[in-house]
Amino acid sequence: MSSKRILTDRESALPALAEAFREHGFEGASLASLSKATGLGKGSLYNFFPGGKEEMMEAVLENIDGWFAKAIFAPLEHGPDPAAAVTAMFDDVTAYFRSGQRVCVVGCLGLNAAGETFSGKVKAYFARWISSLAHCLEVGKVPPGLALELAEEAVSGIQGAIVLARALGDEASFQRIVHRLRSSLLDAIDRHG
Amino acid sequence: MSSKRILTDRESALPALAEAFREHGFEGASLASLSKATGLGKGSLYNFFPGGKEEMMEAVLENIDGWFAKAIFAPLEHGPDPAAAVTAMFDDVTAYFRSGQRVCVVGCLGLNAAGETFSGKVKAYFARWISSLAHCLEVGKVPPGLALELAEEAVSGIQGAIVLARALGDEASFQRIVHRLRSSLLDAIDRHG
DNA sequence: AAAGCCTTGTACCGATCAGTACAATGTTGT
DNA sequence: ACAACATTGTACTGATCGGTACAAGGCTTT
Repeated sequence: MSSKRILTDRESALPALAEAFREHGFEGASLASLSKATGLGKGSLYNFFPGGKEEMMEAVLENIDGWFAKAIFAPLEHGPDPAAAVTAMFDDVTAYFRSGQRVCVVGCLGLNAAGETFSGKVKAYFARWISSLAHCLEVGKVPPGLALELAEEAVSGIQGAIVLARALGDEASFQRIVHRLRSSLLDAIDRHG
Repeated sequence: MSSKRILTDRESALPALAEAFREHGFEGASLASLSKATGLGKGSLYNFFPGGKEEMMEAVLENIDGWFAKAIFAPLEHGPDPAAAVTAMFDDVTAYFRSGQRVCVVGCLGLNAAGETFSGKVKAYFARWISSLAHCLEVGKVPPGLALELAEEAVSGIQGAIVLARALGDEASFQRIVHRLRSSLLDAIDRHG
């Protein structure tokens, strides 16, 4: 049973780690703060993540990617109703980012030099998001070229909404922007479907 | 003349400081790296910026704000031709952010806890950008409510384009997104003017 | 030249950084 | 109960952090 226990405890520390990285960034999150956030001592942290901060962030990224794959990408790629999948995506994303009060760890990693180590995963995350959304739009009869552009615009728009809402401290602006993005995609599906 | 020299040297260090903060973030930029970036020793830096890193960032923010006020906000607020002002804004912004290869210092500050000290200036920067763009659209006969929404969407969209382009390492995606945003604003002016 | 101020490099401060070592304490399997 | 192993807290490392002190040098003004 021991191998299972290890995985469980390691996994259960990820949400707290993610929250700490989210709020302070990769460089800004010290081991002391990570220890306090998780409730685990330094010894425990290095027991579960021998690679240190880098391995912790790697695990957090995989965890986030897993959540998105299940909750966002899969419905977009395999859902029967494109319009419903798009609507669900925006709802889930709004809840996940708490209307922009919660920052996108992946997006932030790409912004400064400290995150260059993870550039591969950052790139893959956004590429998959865009391609699965574009695929969904294509299922909704939107022409491939336009679908890709709209998907790119939507994913980019969500990231921008997070930046703006955080800067202004205003959840309403996030919701207005996301609402417009959703309408734009649904209109395209309506128009071509 | 001495007072003029002080201002000059302090001012001339700002671009290098801005670049360092841009690349490493506020927390990630160490005094050693700031010293190397500016070519000034620690003694000189603290001579020009007695308040340390915080005062340096404050000066960088004021410098950025001054540049935007002159190059972006003023034409939007006082330019005679709204469509031309909007076009110029997107061109200048694309050049300034190097098609997303260069990060927005102000936007990044709002994202993590380290930048909370500057939240007032961050908020003011985005608020003014949105309001001056909205005013420009209103001059172009776009109804006030719609003008504000479109302005919000454009500013947010630019920030998102930076995040996405940096993450993907793809300048083309920045240009595609910004092109769409520009068309959206120009269409609105055409439609109502 | 001499006095005064500006500028700069260097040495130093305590605090904190990421990471390691390891002994003490579980916990599990037999 | 006992042995093997997983987990944890604590103490430590050298490096680097932001910031200070200050003396040496340069420039300007008289």
